[in-house]
Amino acid sequence: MMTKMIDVANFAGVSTATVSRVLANDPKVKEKTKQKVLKAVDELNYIPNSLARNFRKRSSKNILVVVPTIANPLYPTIISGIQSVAREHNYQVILGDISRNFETELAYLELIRDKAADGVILLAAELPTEEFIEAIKGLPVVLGYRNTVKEENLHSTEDKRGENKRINIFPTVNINNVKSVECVIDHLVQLGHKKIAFFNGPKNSIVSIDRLKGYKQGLVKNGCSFEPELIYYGDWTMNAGYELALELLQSGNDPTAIFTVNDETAVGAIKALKENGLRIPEDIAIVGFDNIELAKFVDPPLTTIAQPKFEFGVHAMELLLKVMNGETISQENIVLESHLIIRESCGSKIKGD
Amino acid sequence: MMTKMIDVANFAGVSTATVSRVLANDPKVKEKTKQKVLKAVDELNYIPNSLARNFRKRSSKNILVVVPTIANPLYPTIISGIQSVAREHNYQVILGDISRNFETELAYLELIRDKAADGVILLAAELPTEEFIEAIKGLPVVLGYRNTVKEENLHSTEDKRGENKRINIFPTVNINNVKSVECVIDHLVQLGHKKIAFFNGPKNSIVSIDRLKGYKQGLVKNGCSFEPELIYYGDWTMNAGYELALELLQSGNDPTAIFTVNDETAVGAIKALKENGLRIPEDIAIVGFDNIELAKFVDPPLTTIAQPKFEFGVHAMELLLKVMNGETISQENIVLESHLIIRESCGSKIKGD
DNA sequence: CTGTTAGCGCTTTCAT
DNA sequence: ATGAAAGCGCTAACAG
Repeated sequence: MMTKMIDVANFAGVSTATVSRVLANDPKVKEKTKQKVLKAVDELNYIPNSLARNFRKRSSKNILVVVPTIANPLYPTIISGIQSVAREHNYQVILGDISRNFETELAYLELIRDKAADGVILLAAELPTEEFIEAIKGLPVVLGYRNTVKEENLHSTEDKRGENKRINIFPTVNINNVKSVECVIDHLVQLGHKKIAFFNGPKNSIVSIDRLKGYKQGLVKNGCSFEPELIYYGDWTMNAGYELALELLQSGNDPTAIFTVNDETAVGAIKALKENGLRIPEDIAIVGFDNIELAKFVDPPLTTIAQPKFEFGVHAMELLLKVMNGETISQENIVLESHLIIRESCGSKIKGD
Repeated sequence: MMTKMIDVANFAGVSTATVSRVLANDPKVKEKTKQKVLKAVDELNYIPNSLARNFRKRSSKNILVVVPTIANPLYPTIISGIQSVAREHNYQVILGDISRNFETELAYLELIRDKAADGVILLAAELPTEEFIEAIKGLPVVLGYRNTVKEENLHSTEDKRGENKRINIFPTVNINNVKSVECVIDHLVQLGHKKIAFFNGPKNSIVSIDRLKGYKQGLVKNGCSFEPELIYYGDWTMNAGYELALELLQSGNDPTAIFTVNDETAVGAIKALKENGLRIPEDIAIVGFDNIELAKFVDPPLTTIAQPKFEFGVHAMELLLKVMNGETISQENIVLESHLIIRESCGSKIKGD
């Protein structure tokens, strides 16, 4: 019933080997033979069985993308970027949404071990444990948002040679979180703010750690004092932003500005602030991170850092292609540039004007 | 290097058939043999090659989910639902994001023809063409958001027997769009609104068509006049909502309320309305559809229809499982209930109070 | 209850 | 430039 390669071969009067070559675009086949085969393929409506092909070639043509949660609009855009290059190379994207249960992340690696996926892009950005590093060692993997961290942070029990070893012995793509946040602080200080709260993500996320570093450095650089009680930890959600703002309001700390680790946290915070009678930006300024589509539509429109989401995906997939191709044995680390988008959530004029 | 079944068999002193049976949990194997095999599997660190298995079983264990755009937060939630049951049955979900280019939808069906996917859930909700129907006929497919449409709408050239044929000879899952919108209109009329604009989706979307029907019926039922110039067509995005609201403002039509086809359209409209000095709900009421997470966080919090997104995915996948299992030859149509969530975007009191 | 064996449909040496 | 043929690793008759 299902026509197979041998049928095509018979119809065209050639061998299956030749049909296979034509389909693989082998330049060694004579043009005339090629036409005969193509005609037969067309005539018989032949569609190669990818199950057989994949089995033979030991490749699933699937790549796995693990995200913390697809509910964060950052990831769909990145995935689009990944898809766009994946499709060009005939890969399908399998989605691994771990709903922020990072323990389940490693379970997805099974897909590689059993050949159900040829490579993985891990976008989940928790602090890598030794177990994690051990697990991905040697696998065709690209890490997103996990940048270099010194070994001492890993609490390793054995530091054989005392050298300053770094964990990203894996290919990674990232944005310059530290610098981006410094830009935010620069901007805020320029507007007259000196007391800036930070609604961060979870403590154990590398992104949180890096953005905190940027926050600190930005403050110091601008001669502001760094006050740990101005740092709040959430979980990236609107809800967290809302709760954290409430907490801030209770605290008696009276920052004139808040920097939030992502736009969703900002949206939640804005709601709480407004509900408590604060005007934005007049009473308090706020700036987000990511520049999701919504940022433009909230009231007031959100000043934020735009990171190149689609490109992030493109780069990640291109890197993975290299890795799967064996091209990149050692690490390769891509760092993408972000930039500040100034809207209305911190006022366009110098504070106090 | 990679240990394979024969190695396990040798190690355990049995045949590959037995190993295969143990792995398939065949109850016919003696407990003792089973233990021996399991021990060998463990000892040798054996992981079955799913490529070989899939080839042999003629199944990819992939299911494809085609969405209009993953950027609409509705779909991630549905996909989560799909995943949750897919995973239980050892299926992986392949994501097909067509970025609203509905012409590309059919291209994804290739994945079934070449066995790269065992089944498809099509969530893209354009008006089905005859070509579309022809293309999916006989395939293991479940349609989401495409409900019954009479044949005359299809502009078929031949209506052999004049019978009232319906197109959903395919299994579908849907929500009751018509009734849901009627509820919205009821609510609005109860609040005193008589002139209600409708920011719809694209004309050729079934969802748009159904919601328009609900809008009309709701108006008629409540003794309001249906005015076609109060209907605006967009493309589901915040941007569309924004533009449409601007258009409405220019038009001189002065509705006291707007119903938008989805929450994102509502968010865009709210921005435009506010920018033009209108207060919501005092000057104009607005209600959305979907109840995405954001709905609660916009200012004012959005009254909207909550549809069971996760369950939608669960039902779709369960249906697909049946279809792939050959259980459902004829159609099966699941209709899920939605309900109105009252927040603040149309005021809690009777208009004029 | 277990083993033998014949493929699944394709790709890829190895010959020619 | 093409063909013959040997599998890839597993499952499923079938036989015992």
